Amino acid sequence: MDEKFSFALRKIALLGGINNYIAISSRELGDALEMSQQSASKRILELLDEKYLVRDLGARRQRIKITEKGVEELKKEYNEYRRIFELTDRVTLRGKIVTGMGQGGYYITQKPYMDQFQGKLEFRPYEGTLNVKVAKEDRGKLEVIRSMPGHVMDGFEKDGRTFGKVTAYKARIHNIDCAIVVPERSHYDDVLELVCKYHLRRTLSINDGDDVDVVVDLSPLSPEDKISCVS
Amino acid sequence: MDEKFSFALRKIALLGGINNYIAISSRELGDALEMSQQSASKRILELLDEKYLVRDLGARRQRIKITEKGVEELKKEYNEYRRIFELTDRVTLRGKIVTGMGQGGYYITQKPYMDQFQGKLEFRPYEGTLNVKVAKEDRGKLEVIRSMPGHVMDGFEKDGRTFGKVTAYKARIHNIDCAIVVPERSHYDDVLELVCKYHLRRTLSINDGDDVDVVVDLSPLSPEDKISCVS
DNA sequence: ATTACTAGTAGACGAGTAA
DNA sequence: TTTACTCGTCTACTAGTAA
Repeated sequence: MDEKFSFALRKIALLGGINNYIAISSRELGDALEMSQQSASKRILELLDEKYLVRDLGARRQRIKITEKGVEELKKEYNEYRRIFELTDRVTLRGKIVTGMGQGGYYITQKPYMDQFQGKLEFRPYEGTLNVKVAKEDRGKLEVIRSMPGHVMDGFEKDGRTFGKVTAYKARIHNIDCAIVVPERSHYDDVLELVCKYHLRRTLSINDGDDVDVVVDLSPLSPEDKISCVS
Repeated sequence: MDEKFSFALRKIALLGGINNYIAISSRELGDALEMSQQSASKRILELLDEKYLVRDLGARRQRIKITEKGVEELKKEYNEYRRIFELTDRVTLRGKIVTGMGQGGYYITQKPYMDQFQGKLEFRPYEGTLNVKVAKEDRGKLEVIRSMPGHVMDGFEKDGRTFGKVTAYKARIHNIDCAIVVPERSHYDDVLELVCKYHLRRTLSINDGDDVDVVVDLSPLSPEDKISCVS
């Protein structure tokens, strides 16, 4: 996002424009942004054009609200600051073991993905994933992880079905090397999918409801690795 | 801070320029900022001029590092995002009761302050403050609070000594109304000073080392109140 | 290679003003 | 009152190039 948009959008967010329409004249916004009424009016038009804002142009006062797209952009910036001030190159996520819907496990254990894992993560996963429901207080970290570069597994076609790109991040659970996998079109929920060389439930003797810490490695990838973010 | 500075500084921080000198050419920085080598070079000169950066201009490659002032500016922006995404109008700080150095208590219980409290917070504090050492994980919230508008008590002179402005924020401890007070030139530590109508230690039967939750009210002040931030 | 000057240009801004 | 047009100015950019 252009920095001039980010600046204006942030101020609008601080004025409460994320969840509600706020009544604000272009003069008032101009004052907040330290610019003229004319420029603030233009900025609003540009933000509307970029679909970062929606407007209800009433007779007397306009009312504006930040769109979902606008909120996403602000979150990206927020996550950059979190990377600067909160995170080192290791992030610990606390969660509980759960039984997945089977869906993700089937998806990720397709042979073409598995072959790529072997090349990029130096292990061939055991066929099956371990699902960890991330604790509420750590869910913000998930977004940060998704915005970081990871190991990208290319998508493919099989039986007429499309399997999209998947990003893997090296991790450790109870000191065992593993990886968390994030499909490109992630359903954006709070359940991690872990793959590992071993059958994790058996190896670690863990069951549904057990608390686990997953340490995700976000240190910079070697330059020859393809770099990509999920979001 | 000018938005163009904030944008560049943030990228430099993401490249690791907060704790270390990083070797980066103006071309590389230009690529990161999506601008020309010439503009990036100029931007670096401007940031140096504003004392947001320091530089070690070696023979081959320059090495730059963000100054304390630069980090402060970035933190301000980070705190804006925290206000957008984390905080509602109530912030809970967890901490432990400690015995203050007496210094703050003497300072804040001066009569001219007390008189202003009565007008602005609708209670006259008991003469003495309760000190709460904020838990490590909540210290970031302190900065956010200090950046929010509060009830400003004007400073005064007495016996040749200057007493500066003090900002008060309404709060509650164990469901009792109180306020936290922040001197203008705060020693910026992690100890809250609470004032209350009652003698809090006696009323709540609490002692040094006890854990307490302090709920700070950050909801917008009524317009007739003077508005000011500590930082 | 670098960094950073000068010069020319495009775009952002505010004043004036219409609707 | 509003919002937002046109237009002149001035800033911020890049290209070329020196050191």
